Amino acid sequence: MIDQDLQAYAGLLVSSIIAEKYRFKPLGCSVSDRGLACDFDTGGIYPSVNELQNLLGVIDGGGSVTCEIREDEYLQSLGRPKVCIHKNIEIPLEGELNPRPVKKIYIHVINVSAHNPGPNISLLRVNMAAFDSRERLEEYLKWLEEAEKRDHRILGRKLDLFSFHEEAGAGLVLYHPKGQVIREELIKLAREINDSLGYKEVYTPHVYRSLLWRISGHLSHYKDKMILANIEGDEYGVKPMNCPGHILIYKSLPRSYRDLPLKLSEFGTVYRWEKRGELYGLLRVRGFTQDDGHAFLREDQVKDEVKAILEKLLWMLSLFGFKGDDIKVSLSTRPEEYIGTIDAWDKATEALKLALEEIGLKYDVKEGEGAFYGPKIDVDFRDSLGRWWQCGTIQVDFNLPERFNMVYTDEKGRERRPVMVHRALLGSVERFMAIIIENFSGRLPTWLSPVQIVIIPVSRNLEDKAVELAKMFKEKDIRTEVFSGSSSLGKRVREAYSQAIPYIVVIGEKEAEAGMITVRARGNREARMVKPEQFLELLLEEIKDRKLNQSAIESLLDLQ
RNA sequence: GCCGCCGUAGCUCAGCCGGUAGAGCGCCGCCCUGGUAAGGCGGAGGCCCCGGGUUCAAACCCCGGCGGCGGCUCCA
Repeated sequence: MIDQDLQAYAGLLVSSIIAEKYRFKPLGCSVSDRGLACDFDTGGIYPSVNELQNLLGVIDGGGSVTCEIREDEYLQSLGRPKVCIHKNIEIPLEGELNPRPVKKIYIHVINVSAHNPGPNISLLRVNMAAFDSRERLEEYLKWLEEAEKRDHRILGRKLDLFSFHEEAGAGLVLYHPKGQVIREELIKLAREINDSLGYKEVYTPHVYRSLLWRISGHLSHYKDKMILANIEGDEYGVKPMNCPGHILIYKSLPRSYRDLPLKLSEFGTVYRWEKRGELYGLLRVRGFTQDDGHAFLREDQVKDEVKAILEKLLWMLSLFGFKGDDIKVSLSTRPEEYIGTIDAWDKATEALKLALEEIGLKYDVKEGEGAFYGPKIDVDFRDSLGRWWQCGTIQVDFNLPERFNMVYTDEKGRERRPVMVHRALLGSVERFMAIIIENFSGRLPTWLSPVQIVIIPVSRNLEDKAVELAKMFKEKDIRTEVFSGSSSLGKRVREAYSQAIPYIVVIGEKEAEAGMITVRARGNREARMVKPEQFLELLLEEIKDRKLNQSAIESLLDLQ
């Protein structure tokens, strides 16, 4: 959708115009799949989006911030420029260009922001997207609109899932009953996987003495993100991570090589004091729940553990439709600053590589991008709007076993240090939830839907019948609601659709007489005169298998 | 944290140059007793984010907070 060369041309034009008008020094432009960003050294002056729109062209009648820039002669003679000199202003340009004639460029100014890479440098960044036709521009504006409709913050309110409150504090989520259903379903899934991998679930405190955080190193490396309190002369800190707690459990008993691997998991809610401007809906909060787990292993056990986790992680993502080209796996290796021995790093990295290769996964190696305490594997996936996300992670850790002086006794009675693997499948339940809400536009698969079916009696005297039907579904743990009341049938159907309910069961005189129901699903699909028991059975199967599609309605339609 | 923008009914928003507030949807009630994506009529609902200042008078102007949005940096 975003044309790289075109963006680069637009960068030249915009840079020259802004530089000339404000006497800003252009610092270069960069082009990404999200559009174009041009930086300027401004000396502390910041024009508004409005000012720039006015400067760059005519504002569209429809309220969109678009403008047209006409081709300039100097552009034609550029060749493959790295730097453009226009009216004595030097404009460096990143990336390669394939020049070609451009008649008009349509630019959408997204935003103007400041960027402070250092204490004495303040630069202005103008974010834009450029198009070669009005149609493309309008397409893009529509995509923006579509993305906004899927915004989990908006859907979260509309579907009554969660809320934030000024008096509660920024970045702190309150889950409503329906949001909690989704949360619980995600946790249930992760719990099943953890069980199958041999993880034993634990529960640990939310607050520890700072002594613990000193041992773990958080107090020196992570202090500015921690919530600390002095109570009766002793300092306590709210946990930003679950690992120290799990390590204490490991250390509560002497461990032998026979005890390993020891695997502990926890749905632990952690708190990290993120900076104000970093908060963003459920995607970036100050309190969140991790589907955390730690495996304490002998060195020779790392590969098999990582392999098992990876396989389950990929399976889990496929449940949501993330698979194939929409998955990207990467291995991050030893950075310049690291702890532990090179030998240990090499062994661990080799184990991760082998795990990846034995599964037959393609992966990128990110040289030097590992954490200081160990190498890691990240699994990224792409959602239905084409955005990449990283949730699942598997990290080897040499640091904490050392800091906590963790040991086990090997077969010869010697003390050995275990290797620790941190892993999460969903990552943060909150973030994962936000991603799938946007991915599915709120229309979650049936197993995840807070309300799975709504029963609508056509007339009031069928309300008892509807309640009776609801009872049958509820007894099988189908999340069911009855939409009765004085509003019209059409309105209640509409309401059910706008609440993203997967199945609408309609019961009228005709159905009641025959002991049948009408089943309506997403995409305006409807099966009339269906036996309730038959639908129930198909629905149970759809939910049990965590199907991505609405297999129940599809089977019913196939049968008709 | 930094830069810009914003905060009016449950939600989305209007309210001009200062004269103490409006719409649509939703909610509640009544009517309609219904056949598939908004049936009709009526009603209630507002510390105009908070605190201070200017003014005869502030939703509107100024200052400070809090919260939200778009970016930057960082991250699950």
